[in-house]
Amino acid sequence: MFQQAKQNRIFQDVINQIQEAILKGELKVGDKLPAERELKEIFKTSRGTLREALRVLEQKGLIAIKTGVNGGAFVKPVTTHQVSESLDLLVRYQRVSLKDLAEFREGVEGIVTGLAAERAKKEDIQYLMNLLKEAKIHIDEGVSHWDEFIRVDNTLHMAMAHIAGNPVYQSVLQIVHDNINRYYDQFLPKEEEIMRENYQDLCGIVKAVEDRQAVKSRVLAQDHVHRFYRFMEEKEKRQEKYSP
Amino acid sequence: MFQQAKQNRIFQDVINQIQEAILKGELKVGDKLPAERELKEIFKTSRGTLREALRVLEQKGLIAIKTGVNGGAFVKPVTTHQVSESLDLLVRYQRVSLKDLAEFREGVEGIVTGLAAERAKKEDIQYLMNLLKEAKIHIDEGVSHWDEFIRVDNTLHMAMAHIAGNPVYQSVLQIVHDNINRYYDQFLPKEEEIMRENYQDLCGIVKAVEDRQAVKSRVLAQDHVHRFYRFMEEKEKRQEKYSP
DNA sequence: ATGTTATAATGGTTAAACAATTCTAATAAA
DNA sequence: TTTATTAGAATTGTTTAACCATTATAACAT
Repeated sequence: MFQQAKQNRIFQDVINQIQEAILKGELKVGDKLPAERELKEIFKTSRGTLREALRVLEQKGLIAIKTGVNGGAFVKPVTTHQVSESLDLLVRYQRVSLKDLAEFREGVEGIVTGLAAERAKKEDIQYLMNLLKEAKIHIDEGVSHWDEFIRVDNTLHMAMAHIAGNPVYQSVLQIVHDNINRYYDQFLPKEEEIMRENYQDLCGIVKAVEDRQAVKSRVLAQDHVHRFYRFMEEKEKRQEKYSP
Repeated sequence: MFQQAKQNRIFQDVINQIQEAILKGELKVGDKLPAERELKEIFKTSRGTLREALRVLEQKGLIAIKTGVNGGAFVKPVTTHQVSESLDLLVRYQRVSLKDLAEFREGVEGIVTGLAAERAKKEDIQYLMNLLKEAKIHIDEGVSHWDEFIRVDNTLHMAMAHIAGNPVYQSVLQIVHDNINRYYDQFLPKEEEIMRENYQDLCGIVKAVEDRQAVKSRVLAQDHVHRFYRFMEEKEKRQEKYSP
């Protein structure tokens, strides 16, 4: 019920103060914090304690530290990187499975594509068309262009999130992609047939978005993601069967 | 294309070594690392540098540090907490709007409730029923039990995520709730009428889940969340109008 | 102009000590 | 005997002061 009341550790207090200053905007992206030897005076603490605080802020992705003249701690723009890293840790610690991640992606990708269908402007559709053209080129090159095809596929999905225009969806989808791509390398069989099928999926999705068919877009996007997951699941089983 | 090659910082090497030992299972949950003064000898470094490494590992959620006799650094079970914290930071840093957050919640809540409808067991339904009973009690007490009602509402939504059985959805929804509750206090008008309407929503949702109607569950849950958002939006406008 | 070097500012590391916390066991009191 | 108190030791938390490593800049040389 109650939280531990004490706040004994000095470095934690320093972390809190600097973090709040950044979140409140008192320290803006690119701003340089005072040098360690100055901060030490400001917080009335020792350099060691201060450095423990800076290490944590660096780990949180709030600051970057450079050595040398004109070096120091600089406020960083916050990105999805830290979330991805902690999610990666969860996956590697086996607290989150491929199945969980793929199911989550399926849901989010569906919503995002549905929203994109409602909100796409002419130039958005044009951009999607161009991505499809690019994908087609890679398919015609065969499996040697597998990686490029996957890259275009990802770009297209992220474009949907951008069209949907909600930064929360954009960030979350970015994080899921970053993490799930590691599985692709491991489990997704690199076959031309799969490239072609997925290209057909993408064409259908873009068509539905163009026609402003939100529900159809959502369902197609979900099926598309789900198919990727099934391929991986099958390959995983084959690998277990033949090389245990 | 290429990553920076150098690896100058000693503390980073210490972090990597300990983290790998934990992820490989060489250090198991609950295990105690050697005392700082021993680790210092093992890694042939100074205590200050070593402590910077321990601070980062603590921040990552991999270890917990206790003072006193029998204290030290203990390997922690990895939870979704770190993902939540970093995602929370991302949301706060980007100053995500209420609209974006509410829209995201609408989508996720819909999916989760749909999945719950497909997967709920008898005892899950029973638990949801009990929550509804509890909510009813608070409603009959009127707006004085507003906070308790909101708490039950949140519990019910989190229960859906639990029933859906996917830890990713659970974490994400938890974070959204934590963040959106800040807005509730500020913008949601505390009226008995709203309590009653939302109670009716919840009853409808639980009924749909009980009947295994996934699509209906999803739509009802989305509408429910959307109504909350509309209330807040209206109050926000009124506040702008009368006290600018 | 261009290349080299010295300088100084800054983070990175080390060492040794003392403070604060907390478990354990010895001791005292009931 | 049981319970309360106290002393001790192990451990993290903090401080201080010095030195090392990196790097931008300015002075200097070519």
